[in-house]
Amino acid sequence: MESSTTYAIVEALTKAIVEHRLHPGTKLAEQKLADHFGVSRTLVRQALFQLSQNRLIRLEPARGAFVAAPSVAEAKQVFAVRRMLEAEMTRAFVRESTPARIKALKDHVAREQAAVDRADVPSRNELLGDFHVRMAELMGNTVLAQMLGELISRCALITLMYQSASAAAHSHEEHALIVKALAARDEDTAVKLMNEHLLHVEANLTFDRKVPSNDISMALS
Amino acid sequence: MESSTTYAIVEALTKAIVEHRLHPGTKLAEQKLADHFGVSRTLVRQALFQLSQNRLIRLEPARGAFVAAPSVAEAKQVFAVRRMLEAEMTRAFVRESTPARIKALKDHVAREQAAVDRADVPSRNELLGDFHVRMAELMGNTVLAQMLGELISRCALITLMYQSASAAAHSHEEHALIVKALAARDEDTAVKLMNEHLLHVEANLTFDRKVPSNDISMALS
DNA sequence: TTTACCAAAAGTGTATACACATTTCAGCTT
DNA sequence: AAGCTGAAATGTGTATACACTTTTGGTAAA
Repeated sequence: MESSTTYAIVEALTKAIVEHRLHPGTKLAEQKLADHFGVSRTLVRQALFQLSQNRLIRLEPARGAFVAAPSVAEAKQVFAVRRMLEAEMTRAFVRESTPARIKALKDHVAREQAAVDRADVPSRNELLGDFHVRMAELMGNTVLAQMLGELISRCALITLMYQSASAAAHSHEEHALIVKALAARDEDTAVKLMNEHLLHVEANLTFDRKVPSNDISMALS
Repeated sequence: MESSTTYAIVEALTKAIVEHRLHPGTKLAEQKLADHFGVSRTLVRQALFQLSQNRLIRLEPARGAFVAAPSVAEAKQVFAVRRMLEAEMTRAFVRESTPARIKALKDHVAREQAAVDRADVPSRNELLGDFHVRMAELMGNTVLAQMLGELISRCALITLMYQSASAAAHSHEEHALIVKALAARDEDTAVKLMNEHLLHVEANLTFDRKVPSNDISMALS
C-alpha cells in the first residue's frame, strides 16, 4: 500500500479492528505501520492519535499503541449511554416522523434482510450497526448522528470481543418490529422495543475473554 | 502520546476559548503558538488536532486552525442531544440514588451559591457547567461523563457566542430545584425540571452574532 | 536453573528541515 | 483609482534526525 493520507490510515485500521483482523491487545508499532502504508511516522502518529480518541486503540506513554480491549464495565457503560440516547431518539423520531423517513428505514431493513438471506456476514454486521446511525441521520441531527456513530464503532469492538455465537440473528427481526411501530406512530411501543432491543444485544454478550494473536502485516494485507 | 506538554497546551487554549479571550474565527497560527508555549510546532499541531476533535476549533486544509464558530443549527442540535442524555441520566440518577450522591450534588450547588454570592463570574460559569458533568460522574459511568463533558464544553463556546446578558442567573436556582426533586426521589419531577432547565438555557440564547477581534499573544499571556 | 545486570536493539517523543500551498503586496495595466 | 499579476513572505504538510525510554538478549553470579 502506498501514499495514503491520515484519513485513509484511520479508515484502514478501523476496518481491520472492527472486522476482527486486528485483535485487542495487539501492538501497533509506528514504523511498521509507516512502512506498510508507505508514509512517514508523522502521519501514522496522527492516525493513531485519532483512533485513540475514538477509543479503538489505547496509547501508553513511551510504550506505544495497542488495539483497545474494552472492559466489561466499559462495555456496559457504552450500552447504558446508547439506551439513553436511542430511547429519546426513538421518541423524537415518532414525533417528527415523515413518510420519507419511514421509507428510508424500511429500505434499510430490506437491505439487512438481503444480507441475512445471502448469509453475507460482514455486510450484515455493518448494516445492523448502521441502522441506528441511519435513524440519527434521518433526524437531521448531525451532532447526534456522529456521537452515535462513535458509540456504535466502540460497540463493534465490544461485540467482537464478547459476542456469543449467533446472537446477531435476532437483531434484524427486532429492527423490523421497531420500524413497524415507528410507521404506526406508536411512540411508547417503539421506545419500548428499542430499549429491549439494546438490552437483548447487550445480554447476548458473553463476558469472558478470548486470546489474541497479532500479525499486523497479515491483518492489513 | 498524551505528553503533559501537549495536554497543557490543550488546556490553555480550551480555557482561553471558553473564557472568551479567544473569539470565534480567530486564526491560531502554529508557529506563534509554538513560540508562546516554548515548544516546537509538533506539539502545537497535536494540541490543535485534539481541539478540532473536541469541536472547539476548525482545521481548514492548508489554511490553518480557527476558533470554532458554531452555527445556530449546530447549537440547537447540541442542546437536543443534551436533553436526550440528561433526561435519561436524571431518571437513572433517581433510581440509583444514594445519600452520598445526593450530598455531593448538594455540596456542588452550595459552591455555586458561594460563587454567585461573591459575584465570581468565571467560577460561577465553570461550576454551572460542572453541575451536569458531576451528575454523570456520580453515576459512575465514565463514558457518559466524558460525552457530557464534551457536549458541555461545546455549549460553553455556544453560550459565549450567543448568551444574552444575564441569563446564567437562573441556572443556579434551577439546579437547586433539581437537586431537591432528586433528594425526594421524585423521578418525574426531576426529569421535568432538568428538561425545562435545559430548554431555559437554550431559550436564553440570542441567536445573533457578535464581531470577533483577535490577538493570540494578548489572549493567552 | 534461576536471577541480576548491563549493553545492544528497537521504539517512542520532540525538534527541525524542506516541499508545497496560501497569502500578501508592490508594480504594472487598464 | 481599481484591478490584475507575479514574486516574496508566510504558513501548513510531511519527512527526517536525534534524544531518551523501554525492551530484549546474553552473560555472569548465586
